[in-house]
This record gives sequence, C-alpha cells and structure tokens, in this order.
Amino acid sequence: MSSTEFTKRLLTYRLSLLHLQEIGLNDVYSHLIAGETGFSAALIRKDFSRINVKGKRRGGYEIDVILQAINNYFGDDKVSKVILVGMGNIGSAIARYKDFQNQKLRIVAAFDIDPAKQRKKFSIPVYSMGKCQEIIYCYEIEAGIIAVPAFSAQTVCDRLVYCGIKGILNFAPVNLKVPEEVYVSNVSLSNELRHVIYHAKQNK
Amino acid sequence: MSSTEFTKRLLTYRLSLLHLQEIGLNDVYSHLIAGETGFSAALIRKDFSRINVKGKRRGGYEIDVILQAINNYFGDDKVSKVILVGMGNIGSAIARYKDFQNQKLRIVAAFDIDPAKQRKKFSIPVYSMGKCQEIIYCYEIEAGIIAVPAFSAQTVCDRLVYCGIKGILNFAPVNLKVPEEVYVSNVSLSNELRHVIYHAKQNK
DNA sequence: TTTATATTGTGAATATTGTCACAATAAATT
DNA sequence: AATTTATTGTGACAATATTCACAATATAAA
Repeated sequence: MSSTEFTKRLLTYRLSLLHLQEIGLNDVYSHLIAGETGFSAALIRKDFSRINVKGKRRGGYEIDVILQAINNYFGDDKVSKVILVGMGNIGSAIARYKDFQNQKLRIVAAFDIDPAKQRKKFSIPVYSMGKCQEIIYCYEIEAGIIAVPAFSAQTVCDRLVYCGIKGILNFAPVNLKVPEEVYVSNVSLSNELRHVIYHAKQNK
Repeated sequence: MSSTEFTKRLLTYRLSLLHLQEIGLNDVYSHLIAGETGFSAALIRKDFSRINVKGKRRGGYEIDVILQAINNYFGDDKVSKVILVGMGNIGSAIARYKDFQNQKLRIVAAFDIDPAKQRKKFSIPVYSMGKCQEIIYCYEIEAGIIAVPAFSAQTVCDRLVYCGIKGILNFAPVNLKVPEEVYVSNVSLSNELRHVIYHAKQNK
C-alpha cells in the first residue's frame, strides 16, 4: 500500500504544475517545484521516479509528462462520479462547488431526508435516501460525500457501505467506523482550524 | 517541532472521546480508542504519555483527564478568534457552520469585495478588505480562513500575512506561498475527493 | 489470601520516510 | 572541441514514527 503522504504530494504537485502551465511554462526543474510546494527537490525527484517520470539531465521535466503520469496514477482521464448525502449548509455548498467540474469530478446525485430540499432546484437532482441503492448501482458509484449532521453520519455511512461504496469523504464531525475494505477521509473543519490556530500560536 | 500527524491524532482522539462521553462513559482503555479511531493501542498510549496523561494499570484512562490534557496542549479553554475572507459559496457555508460554536472557535469578522455581501445579513459582520488590518489588530487575530477564488487567493494571503496573521486555512485550490513563520493548511476539496476515489478504486 | 487476569508504560526492535551526496550526463560556453 | 555548469537519478545514510514485547501493577476472582 502506497503512503498517503506520497499520494497527497502528487496532488499538490499537480495543483502547482497546472498553475505554472497556465502562466506559460512547459518545463520545470525539481527546485522550482520545491519552491512552489515546500517539499525538498530530492523528494520531488524521488516521487517522480516512483511514477516513472523521466527528466532530462540538466534539462528538467516536461510539465505535460508529469501531469499525464499523475493522472495516470489516479487511474483516469475519465470523469469520476460520486454521490453526496446531506444538502444542508455544507452539502449545498459542495453541490455548487465549481472546481469539481474543471477536475473531472462529478456529483451525479444528492440525497436528503427533507422533502423541501428534494423539490428545490439545485444543479443536481436531490432524492430521498430510499433511492440511494438504485442510483449507486445504476451509475456504478464507488465514492460518496457525507455532509449530514453528526448524529446521523454513522447511520448514513453504514447504508452507503451496505450499498457497496468503497470510499467516503466525511464532513460530519465524527470518526466514522467502516469495514477494512472501505476508505474514509474525515475532514473536520473544526479540527483543521484548531490545527492552524495551534501552529499560528507557536509561530508568534 | 512536534509532528503534524501527532497533533492530528490528538484531535481525532478528542472527537471520539467526546462521543464516548456523550454516550455515558467515564473511562476508556487504549484498545477501545483504537477501535474507535483506527490507530494502534500502543501508539495511543505513547501519545497519551507524551501529553502527560496517566492511566491506571488495569484501570484505563479517565476521559475527562485526557480531554483536559488535549485542550491544554492546544493552549486554551478560551475562545479562539479567527477571520474569514470570501463570502461566496464556500465562505458563507463556513460562516454558518454550527460546529465552530461548540468548539469554542469564533469567526469574528468576514471580508468580501462585493458590497452586496457586505449589506446582506449574516450572523457575522462582513466588511470590505480595507477594514482588514484594523480588525486584525483590534481583535488580536492570529489565524484566518481563505475562501476566495483561486485567482485572488495569493493576493489575499499576502495581505493577511502583511497584517500579521500567522496561520491560514486555505480553501482555494492553490498552493499558497508564505514566509517560513506562517503556517498554511491547504484544504483542496477536489484533492480530498480525488484521494478518496483513488482508494475506493484500490479497494474494489 | 492467593492466584489469575487485564491493562498501562516504555525500552528495544523494526519499519518508514526523507535527506544527503555524488556519479551520470546533457547543455551551454569558451 | 574542450571545459564548465546545471540538473537528474539514486544508493547510502539519517531521522522519525510505529510496533512489539514485556515488566510493572492494579483489579477481580477463587
């Protein structure tokens, strides 16, 4: 199993490389990416080597080649389809999030227990949880986003797992419990913020 | 400098412990927390030892004591004050986010270039960026949240840093560049989701 | 009271991750 | 063409993080 840090670094590189490409660059040196991302140049070269990206000695790397290899590592140029559960405060913001479209990430359906939410016009259809299994099967969904209140998050999670979901991005402030074969990423906004505040205090 | 993983684990423990406390427990064993969080029992004990939490041999740990020590590590029972820049899609969801209040995290002011946003009624005041320095000084703010579009994120960031902010939680899909003494946590929703999808595919 | 059992706390062993240093080499310069 | 220079690619090394194993010890049971 490849380390989570490595995978995250690849996504960080990608973000920087897309930016550099946008401002007109075609090639980069490991030191430049180091400056952009904060990782060391040697580590970056090792990472590139790991995904079989070859540079030219003294010539640097072609941005296109790296981006291609990173996309390849993540297994797709295809659009990835996910579902979203919970169209409250956070959920509806995620539903409207623009960057997903650029990134070939598509939320194909959302779910909410509130019938009013189901009638309301969002850019994606909102169903009751009853439809969840059907949709997951039809669209062959592998990953879901949970944005429901803390008290119902585990129940929703269990249901998604039962329907065959293998990856969950969880915004509820709860540590979800799942079987081993399911991957959960808990994004606790409070924890992230606490973490930042902690470091801010250290650096004063 | 203490590792970021260690700090994150502490916050994960806290989330689980609060939950366990809510369902009526007073004491816990390291193995129980292991089951809740997915970290190994030995690691948990080492972590507790590191923040000077003592258990009773064969008796487990008192939840209260652990929580107190974790709060203490993060340096506060006081309310932590932060600012928020950008009241668009993501920004306004963050402004409304309930969990911050429970967690003694308070967004004291928000900023947006759009005058319409400034007039609109949110539960927190929304100012133009012009007010930013003044507010940061008055409230002695150390950390800020950036939720502006990618193209303006670095500019906003530079301004916050200039005003003395030492910690930034960034939701814009950009790797922000900051001086060494400033801590940035980049939360890219797209990257988080990609990461989950990647693991979901692995686990199929 | 004695024995069995479960749990903490931690030093030692192991595994993982990242850095360093430099040979290989391509490009640029003289 | 020869020399200098800048960069990659990677093996050896260092640092860090995690697990293992078990002594210490408190509780429960017999």
